[in-house]
Amino acid sequence: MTQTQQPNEIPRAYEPGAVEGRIYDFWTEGGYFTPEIDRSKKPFTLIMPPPNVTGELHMGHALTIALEDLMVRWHRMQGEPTLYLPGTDHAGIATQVVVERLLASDGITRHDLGRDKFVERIWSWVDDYGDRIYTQLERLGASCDWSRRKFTLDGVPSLAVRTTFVNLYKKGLIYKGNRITNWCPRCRTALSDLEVKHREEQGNLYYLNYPLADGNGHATIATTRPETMLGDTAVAVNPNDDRFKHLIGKSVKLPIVGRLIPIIGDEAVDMEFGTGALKVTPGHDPADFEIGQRHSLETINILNNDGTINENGGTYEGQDRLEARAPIVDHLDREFALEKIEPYSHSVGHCERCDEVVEPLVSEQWYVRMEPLAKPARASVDEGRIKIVPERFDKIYFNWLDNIRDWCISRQLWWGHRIPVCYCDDCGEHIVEMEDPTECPNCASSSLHRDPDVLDTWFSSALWTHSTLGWPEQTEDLDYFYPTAVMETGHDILFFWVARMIFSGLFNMGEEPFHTVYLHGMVLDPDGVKMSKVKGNVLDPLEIIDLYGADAVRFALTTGTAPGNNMRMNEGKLEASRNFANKLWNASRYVMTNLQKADSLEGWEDVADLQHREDRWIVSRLNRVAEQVDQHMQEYQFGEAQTAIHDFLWNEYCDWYIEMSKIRIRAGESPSPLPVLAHVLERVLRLLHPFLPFVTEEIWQALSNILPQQGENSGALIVAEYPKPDAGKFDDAAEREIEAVVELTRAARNLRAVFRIQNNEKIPATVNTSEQFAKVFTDSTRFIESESGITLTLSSSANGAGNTGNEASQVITTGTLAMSIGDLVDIEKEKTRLTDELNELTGYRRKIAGRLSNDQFLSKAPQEVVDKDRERLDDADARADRLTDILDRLSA
RNA sequence: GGGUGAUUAGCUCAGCGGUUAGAGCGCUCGCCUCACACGCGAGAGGUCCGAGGUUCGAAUCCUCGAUUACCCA
Repeated sequence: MTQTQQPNEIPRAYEPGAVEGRIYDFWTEGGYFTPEIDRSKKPFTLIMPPPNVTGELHMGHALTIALEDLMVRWHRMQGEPTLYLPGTDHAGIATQVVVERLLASDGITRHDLGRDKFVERIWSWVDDYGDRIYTQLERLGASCDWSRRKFTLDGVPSLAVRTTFVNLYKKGLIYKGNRITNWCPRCRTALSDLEVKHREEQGNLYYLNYPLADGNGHATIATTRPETMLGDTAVAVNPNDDRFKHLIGKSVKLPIVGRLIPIIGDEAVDMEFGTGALKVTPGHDPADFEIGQRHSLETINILNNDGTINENGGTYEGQDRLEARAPIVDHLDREFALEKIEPYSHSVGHCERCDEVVEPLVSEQWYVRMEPLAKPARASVDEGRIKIVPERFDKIYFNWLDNIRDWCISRQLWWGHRIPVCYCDDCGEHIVEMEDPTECPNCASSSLHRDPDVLDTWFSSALWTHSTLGWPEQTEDLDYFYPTAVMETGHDILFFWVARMIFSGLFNMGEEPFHTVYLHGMVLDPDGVKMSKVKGNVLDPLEIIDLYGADAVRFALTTGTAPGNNMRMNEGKLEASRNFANKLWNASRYVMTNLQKADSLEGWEDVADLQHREDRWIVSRLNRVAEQVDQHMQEYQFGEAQTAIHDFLWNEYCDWYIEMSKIRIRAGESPSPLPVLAHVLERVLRLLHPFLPFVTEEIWQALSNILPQQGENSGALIVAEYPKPDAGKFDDAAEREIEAVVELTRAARNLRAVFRIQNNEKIPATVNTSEQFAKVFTDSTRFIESESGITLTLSSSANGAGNTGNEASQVITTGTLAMSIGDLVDIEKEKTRLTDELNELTGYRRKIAGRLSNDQFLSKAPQEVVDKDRERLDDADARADRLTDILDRLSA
C-alpha cells in the first residue's frame, strides 16, 4: 500500500511530480506488470516495438507507449493475463555511426581499431547507455514486464536469426547474387530499397552527343548524371520510334573514353523522355541493368566503395563522383559532345541514415526471395486473419506485397548479426549450417572463412514477435503467449517491420504473429511539420512530463485523434489535459472530504434500489458511459472513449451531480448522496485508469482507505476490474426528468444573464408545466433555486403566467418559465427576442413536417426514425404554442 | 508517374447514412459561489472545399475537380 495523505491535507492542485515516481515503484514492487500464466484464460500479448539502443525518447515513442499502455491496462483490468514485453534493437548503421563519431573525436576510425576491438567498444557503449531508454519509458508509466525484456543481440534472438537464415537458405529462399543494389558511399554498405529516401531536387538535364562510328552524325542522349557516361556500354532507342529505329545495330564512339558501343532497341525506352535515346549504364542504374541483362551488355563499374571514381574512369580516377561531374561536363564540351544543359527537377535517392546521395552499383549481396513469402502474408490480411486498423492501410500493404522485390539483407557493417555463411577457400562451397563447420563438406578442406558482413537489422526485428518469447526453443512463454494479440506501431514502418513480421511469423511459426495491427500517425509540431532533430522542432517528452505530468502528456497524445491520423502537439492540448487531471483531483478532494464525515456509506458498491432521482440519474448515466467506452475500446476508438469519460466526469458528474449533492449534504437530506458520490467516483477512476494511470491510482489508494470494503479488494487500481455496463441501472425516466431540471436551471440562468440581474438578487419565478414535471421540480426545488437564484412557484394550469408586463419568459421542453423582473423588461425587446426564437422554431418545424408528409419517407425509413420525428414535431408544436401564447399576451 | 490521407466554428481536431453538426483552445459578457481561477456561469461563432450523382434522407456513400500533406517508384 502506498503512503497516502489525509484528504484534508490534499493539495489544491494535483502535483504529478510528487506522485508519479512513488506510484510507479508501487506497481513494480507489487509485481503487477508480470502476468501469471493461467491455462484456463486467454492471454493478451503486446510486444513493444523495440526502440534503438542508441535512441533517446521522442514524441513518437511517447505516443506509442500511450496507446500500447492504454490497451494493455484495459486488458489487464479485464482480468486477462497480460504481457507487455519491452526490448531494444541494435540498430546496425545508427549505432555504428554513433560510436564511430565518438572515435572520430579522438581522431581514430574503426579500421584503426579493427573489427573485434570496435565491436567491443560498441558493447561497452551499449552497457553504459543502453538502459537510458528504459528509464525514460518508465517515466511515461509503461506497464511492461521488465523481467522479460530483450535485446536483438541477446542469445535467444540471435539464435532465432541464425535459425531463420539457415531455414530460409535450405528452402532456397535466400541466395547470394551479383546484382545492382543501393549503395551508400558514406556508410559504405548496401541498403535495402526501403532505406533509400527519394527527394525531389533541382538538377540539370545534360544533352550529350555521341558520334556515330560511321561518321554520319551523332545520337543525342539526355541524362541527369553525366559522370556515369564513363560506364556506358550501349545507347538504346525504342524499336517503335520511327525517328531512331534505323540506327539500331550501328555503333557510337563514347566521348572521353573512346569506346565503341552498340545502339540497341529496347521497348523499355521512354520515347517521350529527353531525346528518346537513352545512354545505357548497366553498372550504375537499375533500369539500365535490366536492359543490360536482356542484351548481354558488358557491365562496367566505375565507382569505388567510397563513391570515388575507380580505374575505369581513366584520368578521373580518385575523384568523388559528384565532384567529377563538372570537369567531365567541361571535358565533354571540349570534345563538342555537349549539346545543351537544361534545368531539370528530378528525384534523387538519399541514405535514410546519413542523407548521402545513394549510388546504385553492382555488388555481391545476400537476398531474400520475396515472392513465395509475400503470398501467404498477403492472404493473412486479405482473408481477415489479420486486421489492420485503420482499414485503409490494407491497400497500401497489398500494393507493396504485390510489387515486392527481393530483399537485400547483407550490410557491410561490423555491428549486428554476422551472416552465418562460411566459404571454402579451396572449392568455393557455401556452407550454411546451425553449427560453424570445421571442414568443407564438399572437398574436406579446412581452409574456410566466414562471410564478413552482417544482416540488416530489420531481419532480426522481423522475428521479434516470437524470438522475444524464446523461439526457436519451445518455451512455455512461446506456447502460451504466441500468437500475440495486437501489434501497435507507426504507419511509417508498415513495410519495414509489420509486413516482414507477418511473413516471418508465418514462415517460422506457421501462424500469424498477431490478429490486429494498430497503426498510429505521426506527431507533428504546432505548424503541422514532422518533428525532427535536424529541424529543431522536437519536443522532449521528459521535459513536458516535468511541466505537465506524464498523465497529461499521455492524455494529450491520445485524445481527439482517430487511428492512423497524424496529430499536432501544442501547449494548449497539454494544458487542457493537465487541467482535466486537476479537475479529477479536485472532484475527488471534494468527495473524499465529505466521505470522511459520513456516518455510513452502506451500499456504495452496488448502489442497489436507489430512491433519489438524482442518484438514479447519475448511476444510469455512468452505466451508459461505461457501455459507450466498452464499445469504443473494442473498436480501437480510444480517442472517442476518452472523450466520453472526460465529458461525463466534467459536464455531468462535476457540473451537476456534485452541485446537487452539496445541497443535499448541507440540508442533511436522506437518503444521503454520499454512497453514490463514492460509487461514481470510484468507477470513473477505473474507467480513466488506462488513460491517466498515475493520478487515478493515487486517488484510488486514498479513496480505498476511506471506503468500507465489501467483498474482495484488489489492493491496486491497476488490477481492479474494468467497469462493465449494467443495463439494469439504465433509467430513462430519471434521465429525462433530471434533464428537465438542468434545462430549467439553465433557462433561469440564461434570463438572468440576458437581463443582467445582480448575482445576489433572488427573483420570483413561475414555472408552468405538467403534473409530472411539477413533481420533479418540486423535488429539486432547493437545488434549482440555489443554482439559478430564483424563488420557484409551480403551476400546472394551462396558462398560469400572470402579468407579462414585468416578466421575462423562456419556453423549455417541459413548459414555460416566467421570471418577475419588474422594470427591467422592455416589452418591445422581449417581443423581438421571442419572435426570433419562434421563427427559428418554425423553420425547424417545417423541415420535420416536410419529412413526415413524404410518403416515401414514411414507407421506407425505419419505424423508429419516423417515430422520433413525430415526437420532435409534437415537441416543436407544443413549444411554438407556448411562445405564441406569450407573444399574444405581450401584444394584448 | 502510381497510391493514400486531409479539407467541418478564428485555431487544432472529433463525428463517417436519420443530431436544430460537437469538443478543446481562442473570443465576448459576468463571477475569487465554502473541490477546483489548471476554476464557475452566460453567450457569439459553421451554405461540413466545389460540382454532379446514389438514397425517402448525405458532412457522412459514389464520380469528377480544386487545394494540401505523406507514401511508393
